[in-house]
Amino acid sequence: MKPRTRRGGGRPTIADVARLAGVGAITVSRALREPERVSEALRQQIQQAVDELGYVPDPNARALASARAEVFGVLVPSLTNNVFAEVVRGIYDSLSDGPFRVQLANTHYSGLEEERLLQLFLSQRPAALIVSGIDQTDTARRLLETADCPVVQIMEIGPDPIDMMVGLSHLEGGRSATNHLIETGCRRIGFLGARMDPRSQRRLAGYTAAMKAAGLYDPRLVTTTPVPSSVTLGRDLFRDALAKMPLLDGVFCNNDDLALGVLFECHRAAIAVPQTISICGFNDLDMMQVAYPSVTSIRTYRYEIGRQAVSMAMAAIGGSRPENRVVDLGFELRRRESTDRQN
Amino acid sequence: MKPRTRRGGGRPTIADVARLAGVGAITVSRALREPERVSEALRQQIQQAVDELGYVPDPNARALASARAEVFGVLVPSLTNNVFAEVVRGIYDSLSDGPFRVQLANTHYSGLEEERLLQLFLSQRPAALIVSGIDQTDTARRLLETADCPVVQIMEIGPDPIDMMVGLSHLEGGRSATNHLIETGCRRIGFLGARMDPRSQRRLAGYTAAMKAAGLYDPRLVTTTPVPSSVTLGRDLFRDALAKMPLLDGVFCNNDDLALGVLFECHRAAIAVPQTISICGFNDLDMMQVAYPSVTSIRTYRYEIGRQAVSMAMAAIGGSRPENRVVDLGFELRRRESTDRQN
DNA sequence: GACCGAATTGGTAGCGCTACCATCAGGATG
DNA sequence: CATCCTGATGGTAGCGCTACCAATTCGGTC
Repeated sequence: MKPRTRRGGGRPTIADVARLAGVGAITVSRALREPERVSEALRQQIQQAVDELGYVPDPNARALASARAEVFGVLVPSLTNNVFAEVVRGIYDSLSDGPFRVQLANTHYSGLEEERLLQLFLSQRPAALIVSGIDQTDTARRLLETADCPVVQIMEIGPDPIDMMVGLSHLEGGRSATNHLIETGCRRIGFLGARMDPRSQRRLAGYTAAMKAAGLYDPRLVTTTPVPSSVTLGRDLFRDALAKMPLLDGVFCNNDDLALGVLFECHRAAIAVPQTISICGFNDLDMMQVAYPSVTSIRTYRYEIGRQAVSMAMAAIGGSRPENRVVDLGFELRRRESTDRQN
Repeated sequence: MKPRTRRGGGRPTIADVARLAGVGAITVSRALREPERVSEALRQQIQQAVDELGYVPDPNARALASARAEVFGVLVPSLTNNVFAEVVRGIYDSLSDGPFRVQLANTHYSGLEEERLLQLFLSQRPAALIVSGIDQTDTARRLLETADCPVVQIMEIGPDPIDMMVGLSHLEGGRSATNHLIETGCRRIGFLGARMDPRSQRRLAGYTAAMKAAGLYDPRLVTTTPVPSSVTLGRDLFRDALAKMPLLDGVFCNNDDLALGVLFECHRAAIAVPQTISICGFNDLDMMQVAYPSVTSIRTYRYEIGRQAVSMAMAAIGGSRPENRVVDLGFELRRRESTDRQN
């Protein structure tokens, strides 16, 4: 049995290229990875051989030999949540030119799942890790701290980065939204929250802080559920909230899906927006500006978070960790018709 | 310099486990991959050693040695499109228990990009490939035909599968939606289409067929753009369509984002829905049933497509290719208020 | 003109794992 | 009791690539 056909599909290897180009295998390897260290003449010769054979390097062999895979491990809690979808898109777009692949996994908002996946990722010796949030379990944190690759925590910022961070303060976002509602004259402002993951919790904390500061806080104004967010759920939570507090004059929603559900329910129940009830969302999805009435929301920069995370990780891989290990991309209140009451 | 610390982070290897358990390395390998081929006693002994050392197999070494990576390659044209996000979620959910990883990439609706990514994926010798649509370029098709792994084309079904297929007929979906509008009394039914990828094209073809069959077809009723879909774009396309054909009495939208944009614009312009204009979308996102008025749409089974694709690929990996290589998951017209006119 | 450093190229020895074959016991078969 | 199987275990030789260390060349230096 010929050794060459023993395994594999007979795809060309680096040795085939080397033979055809009349050079050593290691020179081919260098020509592909560090072209500047190979003379112009050989480089062309090798490139020609590569093209002729249709050679594509085997990433597995490469990873094994170099003890380092050209992979970015990315952990997000949800794949369908629009917010994370955009972050992920930012990451993919930033990485698609270079040699790096993306290894994406879904933690389903579970710390244990995150630990398991981290273990799995680490076994690949990734070039960098991007994880969501700042509330890793102790075990996960230890794994990340001892991982010998850059780590970027995304979505949120906080005081104690494992390595690097990029995101925004959800507490301040929640506070801003609530203050805006207060300033436009709302007094009985409900909070609607779904899923109640750590970021939702902090938005709620921002709401609570603002309400207390204004002397308007009442726990009965808060309606939350661990159920995943959806437009349907927004409607249902709003109905619950109204049942508890019929005199609500404003609603701050955890996210835009809920806000949209509230808006539709207001239409259905003939509740005037913003005159009777003002609505403020969070994230500022595209649809909010088109909605009727258009919906005030807190703009967040999801796509940019993805890009920034990659760019920071790349810098660290290149040996120059950015001096600012924590990047606050901020947010912006977008005022629209749903809170435009002339009080 | 000790050979052991020369590279790698000193993570335990299969040899370490073998030594601790007092067995051969190959037996450890077998105990992990085919437990039934190892005696009960050794299996426990090995498991104990694995736990004690915290051993995690190196997938790269595994892939190199076995000429087969435990990876599903998945190609989708968009990561933010809700529809693909759900398919991807279905795929991840189906695969998260087993040993397989997912390698996801974004073709950005480009055939060339798809070819490039396919080449990249193939270099990893994946266990299976899942690709979107049935309109691969000739080169891509050849690559897939000669790939020695199962291939599943998803989203659409057609006459000539590369290997396996799971999806629905977008032409029939478009026809159904249009016929429904006709049956409820609409005569001047506009078609609004964004992106106009192959699936959108076929929905348009279904629309065209239905309109012609009813003697209602007029090319001026069709408004399309290559621009990616969004709610905002739905509003804009609708305005264009109305400018061309002020007497429109129904709209079939390429997808639900557009339909939502139309709905909002109708509110803003005080156009009665469904009395003056009926609206039908495509995909039946959650929000359609909550919208006011609720919006008729063609329900598609995205999550199920993802699950089914994995299940078919798994069967093929296991050696038993399903007898039905093409699975039609169909669609369902969900009638709602936006087309509920008593004509 | 011997010597030195930088630039370029190549050989060797693995990376951690598994395919392939060999080995060995223990039972069934004649 | 020799033979043949069957099932469990191990040894050897790579998988395709790169880290590490030569080896070689070539100009420049003293």
